[in-house]
Amino acid sequence: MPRAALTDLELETTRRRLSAAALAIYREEGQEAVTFRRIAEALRISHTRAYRYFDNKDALMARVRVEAMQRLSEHVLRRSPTQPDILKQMRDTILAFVEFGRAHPQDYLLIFASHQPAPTLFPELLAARRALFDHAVGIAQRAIDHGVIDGDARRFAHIVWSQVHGLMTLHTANQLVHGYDLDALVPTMIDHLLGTRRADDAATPITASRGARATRG
Amino acid sequence: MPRAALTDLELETTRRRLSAAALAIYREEGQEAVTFRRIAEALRISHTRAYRYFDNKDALMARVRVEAMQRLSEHVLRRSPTQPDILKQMRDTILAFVEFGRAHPQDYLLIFASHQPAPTLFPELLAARRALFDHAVGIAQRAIDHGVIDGDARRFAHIVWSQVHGLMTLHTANQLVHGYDLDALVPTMIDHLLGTRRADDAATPITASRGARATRG
DNA sequence: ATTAATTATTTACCACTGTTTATTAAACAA
DNA sequence: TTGTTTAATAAACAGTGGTAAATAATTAAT
Repeated sequence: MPRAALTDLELETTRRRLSAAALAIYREEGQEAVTFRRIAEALRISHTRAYRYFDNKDALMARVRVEAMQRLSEHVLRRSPTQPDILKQMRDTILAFVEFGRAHPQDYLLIFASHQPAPTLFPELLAARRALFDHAVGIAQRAIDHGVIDGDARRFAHIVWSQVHGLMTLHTANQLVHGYDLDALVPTMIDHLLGTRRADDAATPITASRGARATRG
Repeated sequence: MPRAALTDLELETTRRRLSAAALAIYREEGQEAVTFRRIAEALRISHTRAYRYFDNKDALMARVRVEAMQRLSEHVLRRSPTQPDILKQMRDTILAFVEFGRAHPQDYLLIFASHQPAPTLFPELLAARRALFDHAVGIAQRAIDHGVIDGDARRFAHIVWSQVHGLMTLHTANQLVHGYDLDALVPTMIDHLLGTRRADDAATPITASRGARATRG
């Protein structure tokens, strides 16, 4: 008798189409241009239809954000494979993160923009974040085991993460306005984080690590 | 013949009243609650009157942001006076910045939120930023002169700035969700930035500075 | 095929926003 | 008072997120 309700697959398919349209508009015209009416126009549907698939606009944008975070996580994990040279893997990981932010600044902002709700509210978002962060912690632990760095892996990952994120946040928001830009700072930052030095940085050295070699215990 | 036009002082006075009301609402109820009608209600004026004093809402919020940035700058400068112990001054400076963000997270977000326009568009904002940043560069230069750190002062200031800002951004946006919070990370961060070690951190050492002592030239 | 039930979708609204235009009020000089 | 100029307000517009009523579509039993 009754009309068949939407299957989970149908729900998911339409949600994906909605989020994809929202992402496209967001990338091209920014946050304010993303409206239900604009999305509906692109998909040739009525704007109220979206409410059958998302509780509200925030829920839709949360989905777009989750998908962006998943892309970031996959991108970094793919580009930082385990290898004999642990220092190189650390560098690769940081560079992969930086490259994502450079290539997709809008996506980066969407993921981390401060006006977004806390990630703890979205299990999927948290999962994607945790996958990436745990990967970083694993690398740090290996580096510790190899004696490349000292300290607590999780704590070290936090420091690296906040440092890199700080730089990318400033870059994507066009806030690096005091003489150095992303390209000028990334190598310096990596060297400072990992305690390495490169020959071509000698002109403007930047290590504040004076006798910082930790003596454990 | 004509009615007297508003003097610069009158313009400025009303602008200040408008921005103060906007700030109060923003602090108490967040970004979305700040509307011209809400502000007008608080000041018992018509909401269109604001357009006599600001081009549009963005201009008003830009003003609120500038004033917040000025408070941040003044706060840090006041709390990091020059003193014999250059390392202590560096630490005081970082701690002052952190304290501002901790005490006024909304103000911090308003200043640095990524969806805000680039600071280069607002001379007053840029000036307040530059005052703070130049202060940091000056401290770094003194530290270099004293042999406490090596490298280029401006570059070093950028590294410290992005590291501290990264941590504060994560904190204010409730994104520190992987096991450590602000209190747990600030001392570690400072030690890592300045290349110092404190006894009570020995339990979880965190220096990745392996032979990082720079040999200049 | 028809019908009745049930769901999906759309249409018509609502309150609210930033902003513009028309109107009114206020201040001053002749 | 009158005329002129400006400040301030009121009215209105397009557009927003969101809701409720109305319509269309789909199914199973008759």
